[in-house]
Amino acid sequence: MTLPVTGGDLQRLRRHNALAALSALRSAGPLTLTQLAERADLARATVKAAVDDLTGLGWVAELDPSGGEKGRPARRYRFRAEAGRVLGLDIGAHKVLAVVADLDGAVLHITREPVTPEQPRAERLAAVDRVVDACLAGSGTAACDVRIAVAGSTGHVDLEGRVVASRAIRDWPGVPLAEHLGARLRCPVLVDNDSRLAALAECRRGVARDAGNLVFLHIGRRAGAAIVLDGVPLRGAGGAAGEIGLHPLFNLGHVGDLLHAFPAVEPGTPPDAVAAAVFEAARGGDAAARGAVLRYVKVLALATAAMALTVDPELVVLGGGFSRSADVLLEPLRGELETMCLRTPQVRASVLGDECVAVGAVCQGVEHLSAMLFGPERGGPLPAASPVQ
Amino acid sequence: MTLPVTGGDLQRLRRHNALAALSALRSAGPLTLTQLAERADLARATVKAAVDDLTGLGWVAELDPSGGEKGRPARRYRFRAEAGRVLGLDIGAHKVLAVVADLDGAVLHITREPVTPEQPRAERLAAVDRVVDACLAGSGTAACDVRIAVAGSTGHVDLEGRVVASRAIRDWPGVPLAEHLGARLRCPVLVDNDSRLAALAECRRGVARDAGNLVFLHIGRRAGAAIVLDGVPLRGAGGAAGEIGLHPLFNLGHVGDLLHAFPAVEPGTPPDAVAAAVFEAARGGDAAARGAVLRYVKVLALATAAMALTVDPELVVLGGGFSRSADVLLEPLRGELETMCLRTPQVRASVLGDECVAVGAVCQGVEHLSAMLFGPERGGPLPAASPVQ
DNA sequence: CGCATTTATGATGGAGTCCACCATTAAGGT
DNA sequence: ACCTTAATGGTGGACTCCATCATAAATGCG
Repeated sequence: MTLPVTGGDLQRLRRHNALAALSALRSAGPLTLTQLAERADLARATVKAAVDDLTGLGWVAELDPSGGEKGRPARRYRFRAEAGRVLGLDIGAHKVLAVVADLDGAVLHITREPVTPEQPRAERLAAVDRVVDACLAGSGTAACDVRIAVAGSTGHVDLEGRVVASRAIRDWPGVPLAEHLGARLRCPVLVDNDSRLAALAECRRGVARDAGNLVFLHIGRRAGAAIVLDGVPLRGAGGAAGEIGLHPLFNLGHVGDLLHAFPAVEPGTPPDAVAAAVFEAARGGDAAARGAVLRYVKVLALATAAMALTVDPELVVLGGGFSRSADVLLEPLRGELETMCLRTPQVRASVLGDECVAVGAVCQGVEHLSAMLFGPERGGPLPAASPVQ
Repeated sequence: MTLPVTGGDLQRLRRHNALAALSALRSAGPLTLTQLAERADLARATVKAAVDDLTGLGWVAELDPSGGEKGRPARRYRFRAEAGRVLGLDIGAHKVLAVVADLDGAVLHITREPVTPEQPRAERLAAVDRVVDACLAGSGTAACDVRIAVAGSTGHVDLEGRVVASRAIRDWPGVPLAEHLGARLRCPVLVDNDSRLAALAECRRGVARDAGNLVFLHIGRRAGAAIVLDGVPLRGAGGAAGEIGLHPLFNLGHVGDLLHAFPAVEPGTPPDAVAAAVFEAARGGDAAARGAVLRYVKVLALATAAMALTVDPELVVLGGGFSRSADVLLEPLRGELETMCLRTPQVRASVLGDECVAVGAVCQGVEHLSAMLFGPERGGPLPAASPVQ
């Protein structure tokens, strides 16, 4: 409960101050010594020493002098986001997507490859390897410069990153994903649920930047949900948080059937096209289509209300394939929620598109690295940054 | 995202080390200097200085030498839990209960007074005042020694401690509870939802001590729920987390009706007695009673499963008045949950009885004080402890 | 062009803190 | 009575942060 389990050394004080300076540089962009001293509440001499240390380790670089001001130009320092790379992966039923980003999480390169839900495990892993290699090559990244890799997978992923169950992908539960990636990358590898990473992405970079507490709904052929509380994705005791779709009263797995109830689509059409047609018809005012959409939204709203009443979010984000038709869904969903919630959350559509999960993986990776760096006391001194580029 | 926003001073280092020693003393009981030095990873001379500082401020006291060991007897130090008092309050529909505890949260005195749901606000507040005064007097506590007061109230309590809504108590929403208590006590006052505090109590001192993630069900004439995640009560964006009972499909508010469906109780019996009779009959094997209980459990299980699927707890705790009949409820509830959950949580009955909420309030108070003390940088030096007793 | 003004830099000395080491002290065991 | 064990208290050394000062490099004005 109480935080300072261990006392501090003089060296640890110095380390702490260096990290404070680094943290200020990361969050507030390039800064001069004076600005740094103000922000970190330290004397100039102290931050100077800290910045010198950080520069020697490769974490910080000096910038061209600012110029344009009154007096003597101040030296400006910046965080060297290029001192390492982060790999984000989205391993879905229909596509595998890799993103390489720098330590600020700025995307450098994206690679993708289509797959099918029916492909066996080995083929999917081979696709992952190809996508990773291509993305590393495309971004000019050596494998040893990847500091962390985070993969999002459909299904239930436990706290150790094991895929426990997956209905959407054949032959997938039990896949040793972390080991597979770790063998090629020699860096920490995290595996998490894809909806959870998508929710994180929306919270950091998307439509939920102003919200700390949100429910993310992945709607599409498969439904999923994820929750972010106080800016932290909720995993629960076993990584199964957000699996509301399994509740007998909210059978989100049968959305396909609900949409099929709309008669004006000829049989044999693939499910995505059916959905698109129904949404389009509803948009056009077709009564039967509106009815089907409304039935769908009703189920969705019941499940969403259950989650909203449980965790009291300020925002619900609609993501996934169907969120392209959010214009048809948002209003009815708002209306339904209004009738059920104590504090009705806002409802917005996702804005990050199909790279959402991979971007969330990058966010997760960046934050995990930060936690490792800034977290409570690593034994040694500050680690050195790799001099990429 | 990144923690060390501000750098550290030499004085802050010393303060940090003193807090590390204090924290070790609080969590591990009386310790010798050598043990302290080991735990805090500091040199003996350093912890000696820290302990001397803390002794001077009243936070730490020396104990009789341990004796019984081999070599020279070591001086032993302990946290002075008597250096301040914490007040916990449970303001319910039918009773008002006050608890005074020391800084370890050890209960020193309890006072209670019955009230009715229909009493107007002023009368209830008067009862609160009487109970508080009696409890302070009974524990020999001066008002100025109370470091923090925490009150649990039924209804929706927002993050600022305002009672926004309450169906169980007449004339209660909008009551300026924090101001009312603060005027008499001159210390920080927190107000929170009662189920939330009960959940915290079970997590710290009750049947959930081994669990960090739990769902607490308050079952009785009124139903409520609360959630603890990673040891922290979940409040949500507006303090309304856990209000699953408002969901149209889980109408926990109508449990009385469900129980009335059991015919063998003569009309006019008060609801609590009806419930007790039904549970007793079910315990005895009466088929109609078992049916009524089973219908009740079914609704309860649906709501619980929705929360469990949302936050993935490791444990569900049954509290509230009906939990006295937990022997009749636990097994059917387990069975129902089994069929709906991905990872079925354990189900246990509360053990803390009707002081649960007040004890939770004390826990909350103690932890809030700790956070204030150990939290990120208070400007000045360590505050002095009051020399109570 | 030179000077005042503004702002940042770099170096020095002082104060505070932690730590390793040592002689000393106080108990139990033989 | 002596040895072993374990904790205590004190000293000097090393390190860190801070305040202060003289210096350096730019702008703007006469």
